[in-house]
Amino acid sequence: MNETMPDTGPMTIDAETRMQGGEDHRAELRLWLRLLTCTTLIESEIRSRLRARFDVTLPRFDLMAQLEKAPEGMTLGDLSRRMMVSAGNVTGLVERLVQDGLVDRRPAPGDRRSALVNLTEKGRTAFEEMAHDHGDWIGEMFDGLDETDIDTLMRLLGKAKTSARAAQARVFPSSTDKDDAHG
Amino acid sequence: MNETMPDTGPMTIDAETRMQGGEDHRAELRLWLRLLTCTTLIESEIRSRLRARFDVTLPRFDLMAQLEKAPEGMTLGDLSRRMMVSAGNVTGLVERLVQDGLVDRRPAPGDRRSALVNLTEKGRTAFEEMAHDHGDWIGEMFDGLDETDIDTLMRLLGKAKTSARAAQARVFPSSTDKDDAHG
DNA sequence: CTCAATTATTTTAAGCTTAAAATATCTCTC
DNA sequence: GAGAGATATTTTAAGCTTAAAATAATTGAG
Repeated sequence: MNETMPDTGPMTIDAETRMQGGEDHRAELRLWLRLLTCTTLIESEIRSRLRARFDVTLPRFDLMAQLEKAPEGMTLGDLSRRMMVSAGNVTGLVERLVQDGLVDRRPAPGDRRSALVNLTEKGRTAFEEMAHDHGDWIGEMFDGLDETDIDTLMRLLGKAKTSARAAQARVFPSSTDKDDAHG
Repeated sequence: MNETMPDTGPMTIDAETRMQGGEDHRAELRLWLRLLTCTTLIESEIRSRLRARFDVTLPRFDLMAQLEKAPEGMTLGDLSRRMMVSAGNVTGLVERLVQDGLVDRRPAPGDRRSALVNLTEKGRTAFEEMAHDHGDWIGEMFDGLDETDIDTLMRLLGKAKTSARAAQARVFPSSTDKDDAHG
């Protein structure tokens, strides 16, 4: 055997992974489309039911869901990060929810740039009612999966999440350690 | 002691884990949130890269991707069903793509209500370049998954899709989506 | 302390998205 | 071959969403 050039199988990966000339990602693309289909399907159905039954939009429901888990309230920045939407988006959503009386906004103690957002009593009551049905609906959507399916999906989607975050971090290296902006 | 009810694990009776009247869909809710996180994460990253490298929006890319698979062209209705977005949405997207010269619109032969949309030569060339990078990016996002992971995810997401469609069909009759097995 | 950089939020402009109503055409039945 | 209902698309109004620029307050280095 010639050992000067050991075949290592799939080419060794270095930090700056470069996509090979002929690599095809057919399987990954199909997976991505299916993931998207599943999400869109469920999201549309939930959106439509929330509107029909409670006359509320999905983004407003999502925002209230975040607040319900934070009895101390959340800043707009917290909401933006948690919901994975832009800060400007949150500004508008909170504005409209304040109008509806479902949420309130008050200055954050100790930081005059910041505001704390909370569910009002009306908001909490409304949310609890919606959340109950919402939970049932999600249960219904996944009715065809058994416990093992769910566990497996949780595990593999966790893996996918980690993988996607790594890809994201590769393009946005957590700077702050470089003086690329030459002052 | 009592062997009529085998212990299946942590079945402690705190007020929250008791199922009285209503079922508990905590596992399904967690799965839904994780599915949503995965999708949002990847979608945001793809959206951002498409904008940065090609100055194109994700919905426009998606529409062009549908057209590329249909050399005979597609009607607006076809596009709406395949992309799982409203008809009015497609009207606007096509309008803007026509403006950009990436797509053309012509009357459908034999049905004066309908229009056929096609990629222009410019559109096809532009799309092929974008699709190449897009494929690499998706490959990168799922880099942490091996072949088995992908197969398993495909299978279980297929099951989830079927389940969600069943739930949807209980209220609405519908069909069509974008990850159906096809050519 | 002082000023530059950072952080929190808002504003702006453009585009996306939906639901519902409106328009136009087609198809089918009698 | 009329008219009823279905289908394809557009329009409208409202709201969602983002990126980028602007505003305001905080932090930290010197």
